[in-house]
Order: sequence, then C-alpha cells, then structure tokens
Amino acid sequence: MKKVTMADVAKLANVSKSTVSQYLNKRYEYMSEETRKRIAEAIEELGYQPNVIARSLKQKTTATIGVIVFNMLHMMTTQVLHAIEEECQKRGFQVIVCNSGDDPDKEKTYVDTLLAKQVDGLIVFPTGKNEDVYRCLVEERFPLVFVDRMVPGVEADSVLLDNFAAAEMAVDYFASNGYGRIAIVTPPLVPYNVPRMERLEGFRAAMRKRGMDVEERNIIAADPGALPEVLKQRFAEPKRPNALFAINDLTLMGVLRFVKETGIRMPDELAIINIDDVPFADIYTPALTTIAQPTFAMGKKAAERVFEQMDSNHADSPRVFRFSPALMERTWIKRGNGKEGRRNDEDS
Amino acid sequence: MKKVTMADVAKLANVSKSTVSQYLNKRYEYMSEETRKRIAEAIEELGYQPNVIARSLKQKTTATIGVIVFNMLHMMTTQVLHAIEEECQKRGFQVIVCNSGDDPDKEKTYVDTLLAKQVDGLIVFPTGKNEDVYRCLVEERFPLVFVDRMVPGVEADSVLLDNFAAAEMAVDYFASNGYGRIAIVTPPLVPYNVPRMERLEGFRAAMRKRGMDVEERNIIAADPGALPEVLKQRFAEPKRPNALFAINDLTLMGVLRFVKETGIRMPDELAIINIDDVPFADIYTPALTTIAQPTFAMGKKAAERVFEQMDSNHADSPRVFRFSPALMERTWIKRGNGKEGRRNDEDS
DNA sequence: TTGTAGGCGTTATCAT
DNA sequence: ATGATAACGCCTACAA
Repeated sequence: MKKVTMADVAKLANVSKSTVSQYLNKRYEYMSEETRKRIAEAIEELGYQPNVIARSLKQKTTATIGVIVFNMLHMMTTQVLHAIEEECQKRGFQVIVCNSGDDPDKEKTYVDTLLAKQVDGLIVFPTGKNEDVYRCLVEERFPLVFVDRMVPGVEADSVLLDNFAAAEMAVDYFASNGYGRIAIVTPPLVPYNVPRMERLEGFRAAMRKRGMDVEERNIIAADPGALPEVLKQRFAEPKRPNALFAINDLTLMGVLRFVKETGIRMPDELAIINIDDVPFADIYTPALTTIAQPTFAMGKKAAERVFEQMDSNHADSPRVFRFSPALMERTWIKRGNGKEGRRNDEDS
Repeated sequence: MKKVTMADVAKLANVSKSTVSQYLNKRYEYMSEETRKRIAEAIEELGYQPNVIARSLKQKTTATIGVIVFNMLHMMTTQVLHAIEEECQKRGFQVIVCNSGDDPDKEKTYVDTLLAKQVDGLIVFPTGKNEDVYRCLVEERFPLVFVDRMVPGVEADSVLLDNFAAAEMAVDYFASNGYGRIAIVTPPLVPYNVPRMERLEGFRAAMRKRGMDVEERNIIAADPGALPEVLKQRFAEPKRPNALFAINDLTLMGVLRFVKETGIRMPDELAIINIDDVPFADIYTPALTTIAQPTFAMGKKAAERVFEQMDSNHADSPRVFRFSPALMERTWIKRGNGKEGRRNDEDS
C-alpha cells in the first residue's frame, strides 16, 4: 500500500522525480499538458499518496499544532478545542491533543514530545507551574498561546476570560435583584491559578464598589465534593448568605447538591449565579442564570494567534486577549421585597 | 534552537553520528563508559532534542494515531477521547483529533490526510457513509477501530454499546416499577445510524418479551429542538404514555424541556430513563435514573485494539466488542399503586 | 520543459 | 567499541 513512492510514479509516467514533485506542488508553469496528464494517470493508477513526513523533514514544517490541556473533560476545554480544530481545518492543519491532567511534569514532557514532533505551534491550557519551560519557548519565538489561565512570569499571547467583568456581572446581577448577603464559592485558592484569584479579586472589587463589604466567611473555598458539607456549616452560622456566586461549573454542581440536600428554596431563600454556561441551565427549576464564557470565540482567537505568530517573524510583543463574559439570564427573580420578576429566554 | 542536530552532538563529543544514535536508542551494550558520558554531556550542553520526524521517515512509524469523531462536543466523545489519550500516553503515543461534523466528505479527507501523515492507526467514530474508504483500509490491514457506530459492510474491530441490553434495561426498569405505557423517544431514524436502529429494535424486542406491544405512535422520532412540541401533541392524544425512554442525552434534553413546559409531574405522571449518563442527573429533581455507557472502558479498549493490530501481522479476524450499559438508579419511584420506593446513591 | 544531484536528520548495515 | 555509508521519500537549485 504505502509502498508507492514518488519514484514509482515517476517511472510509470516516464519522467523524473522532480517533475512529479513539481506537479504535486502545482508548479505547472512550464509543464507540458502532455506530461501533466501522464503524471496524473500514474498517480491515479498507483493510488499514490505523498508521504507528508518526508516533506516535513525537508521543509521543517508539519502543518500540525499541539494543544496541551489540563483537563480534557471540562466542557470549556472541549468547546475551545472544537473551535481550534475548526480553525485549523480551514488552514489544513491538524491538532495533536494532549491531556496533562494538571500535572506539571506531564505537561513538560508533552511540550518536549511535541517539539520533538516538530509541531509548528503550541496552544496550552497551562498548569501554571512550568515557567522555565515556557520562557524558553518564548525566547526562541516559538509560536505559543495560552488559554484560560496564564503562566505568571511568562510574556506570551494569552486568551482569557475577563474575570473581573465576570465577577462584577455576578455582583451586579444579585444586587440589582435585591440580594445583599452575597458569598463567593470557589475551589481551594492557589496563587498560581490565575482565573480563580482574579475572580475573587473581581468579586471583592465589585462588592467594594457597591459599598458592600466581604466577610471572610463569605469566601467559601472547598473542593466540589466537600462543598455540600461546608455550605451546610456556613448556613448554620448567623447571617447566612442569600446569594451564592459559584466560580465555575464544578463548583456550581457542589452548590446545587447542597441546595437539593437541604431543600432550601431557590429564588426565595437563595439566588445562584455561576461562571460557565451549563447545558441543563434552562431545564433546571428554577432555570439557572449563568455567566457564559465565549468559548468558541476564544478557541478561534487562540488558533488565529498561533498562525499569526507562525506567519510573522517580526514578533510583535505578546498580547493578552480578554473576552467578555455573557450573562445568560434565565431566572425569574421574584422576591418578597416588591421587585418585579423578569425573564429572558436566551438559548445557548 | 532546533538547529542542533545529531551531527553537532557527534562533533562536540568527538564521535560519529552512529555512536550518538546508538546512545539515544539505549544500545549501550558495547559502548565505553567514557564515550557514553561524553555524549551525555554534549547533548546536555547543546540542549539537543532528537528530531522525531527524521526518525519517522526512516522507521516508517510515527507513534501517532488519528482519531476522527463525528461530534467533538458530545460528552460521550469527550470521555472516550480522554480514555484513548490516556492509553496512548502510556505507550508514548500521541493523538491527532479530527472532527468530521458528521460530514462524510470531511471524514474521507481526514482519513487521507492522516494516512499521508503516516499515523500508525486510526480510531473512528464513523459517519457510517464511507464504506469504500474503510474497506480499503481493512484490506490493507491498516490498524482501524470503530467506536460508537459501525460501518455497515465493513468488517473491522468495533467498540460499541450493547444497545439491545440498554433498551431492555430501560423497559425492565419501567415495567418493574409499574409503568406500562412506555414510549421511546429518538432523533429521526436513519438506517445507517446503527445504534439508533439497534436501540429501537432492542426496545421492540424487550416489549415483545414482556408481552407488551408497541404502538407506532409511541415511537416518537424528532429532532431535539422540535421535541417539546411533538411530545405535547402526543400527550394530547388518548392513552398518553406514562414512561419515556430517551435514546440519548440530547433527546433527554428535549424531553425535560417538555416536562418543564407542561409542568407534568415527574415520578407520578411520568417516568423517564435515558441512555448516556448526564452530569446533572443527581441534582435534578427528581434525580434522574440513567443508563450509562462505560465510556472510559470503551475508549481504553479501542486504543488497546489499535495497538494489538499494530503489533501483530497475523491479522486475527475483526471483533465486535459490546459493552454492557450500567443502570444508574437514582430516582425514588413512588407511585400510587403501592410499590415501595427505593434509592441508590451511585456516583458517576 | 525536464532531469541530476544533494540534502533534510535519523537509523541500519557493515566494516574496522 | 566505534565509524562510514547508504538508505528513508521528498524538495530544490541548477544544469541540460
């Protein structure tokens, strides 16, 4: 099967390999109609398929980019990947997908492997802990784009959610609907997880701006699994929150489990909003208002940026692209304090 | 950066390229401790990274497999992909992911491209419409595994859900909980979509086995978007079903939208079960009982099979692997007919 | 308009 | 124990 090489085609068509090569690269300029046809026939007859590997070796370009993600199972990741793939498809590029599982060592190994495989660029959802690795890449002007998180200390293109805007959106949403005792719910806070910190900071800032202060115990940080218990504890204490801002979809699940287990009533006793749109938002009762990341646009931009970096040597300085979150308003907010409810039937 | 080649290392270490090559391939057998060390140092000093492309050209093997899926956004796909990636990682393989969007032409193009890129094997969630393409591969003993669907007329390894068992599971579940008027809900039926047809057939068989007959109007086929309306119509007719078997997660969404819009009460007036576990199953009220596909095991098996095909030339005849669905029982079934409820807190 | 020759970075086969 | 040399399949001057 794959034994058919350019030489075979050349022989059958009675021309030299070079001529076949010309033909394949569509440099028909000085080729006689005659030979062109003969070559075409030969290719057809032999079922010849060029060997891209050989071409790559010569041209030092593989039409392949590597994507390293820290969690393939996140919907956000899937959606961004989808957009990246689509964009690559347009340019005839392929995507090698690697899952680091948020393990910096694996991440490093993958970077090495992908470089060895001569990928033309790298899109990374970074663990955030491989500063040195990435700094090298940047220094060597290797096409690189970070998504979702960035790596502190590395100046590279980054495609991120505007986390401050998202947090502010959440606070605004609660406040304008009359919810005042707002708590933020997040996975454990770690300094190298930039979005998490930004969302918290954004939350603090937004609260401050509205003249509300954030009690420390209203910053509820726990792994999603432990969340129901942690929330129960918090709700046993005085001044229970009446609004929870879940920092991502996983956290939201923890919150909803808590809601279900305690039977707390949802628009009345407690309002919820979260970052990351979830597929069941509008079939849940009450429908869930969420803050969606424009995942498709983000993936597209990430791909576009690697391509731009590949195409230009005059390395313009790295840029950070902040994408605006979108409020997916779905809840009837109907409270005792007189505020009238409203509804918005946006579909994701 | 990438300019460092084996020749450079060889020069710096004062040996020949061959020796360096030996070293890299760990054929230390006849190598002096001395030179080994010198090479190691040279490599270190130059920051040499072998060029896998060159190796591939020589060895005719790329340590890469291609995966073509018809819908990257399906959770099932994501999960299987995840398992595949993990399995590949263990063997030092990489995965090129391609999304055909269920378009046979794109699918064909991808097969060609991946072959040109010399992937060592192919895992495909097929559109089902490229019989000829795949038949060629099989004839040439190219490592190939189908997942989720199979291609009629192509004898290749396939990793599938046991759709009959799944349908039977659904019927049993309803029947043993006292629901008798069972309808099946599915996307439009098309003959080349094997799982869909199998699920319907399995449903018919299971009903027959229990002495219940399937009225044609209890086979509700519609696109998820139109489903709420279609269901409303059906429920306006006499003998409305009291149990709906949704054939997949997308269909389930349509059903749940219908439930929400009509306010039909869920364990009492209507029971639901569906294929594909969904993340919100246990936070929904009432909790949803689902029939889960063992996606992880399926992905793992698919990868294992490509590897086995790669490793053995004595091509054993293609096998079809049917994976048993798992009942994720979460609903309190509590009906007026005296049946006692039960609960099962399995986590996905 | 087409052919020749050299090279891309490795590996493999022999020598030495 | 190590080194020359020829592939691998394609591309690209340059020559004819």
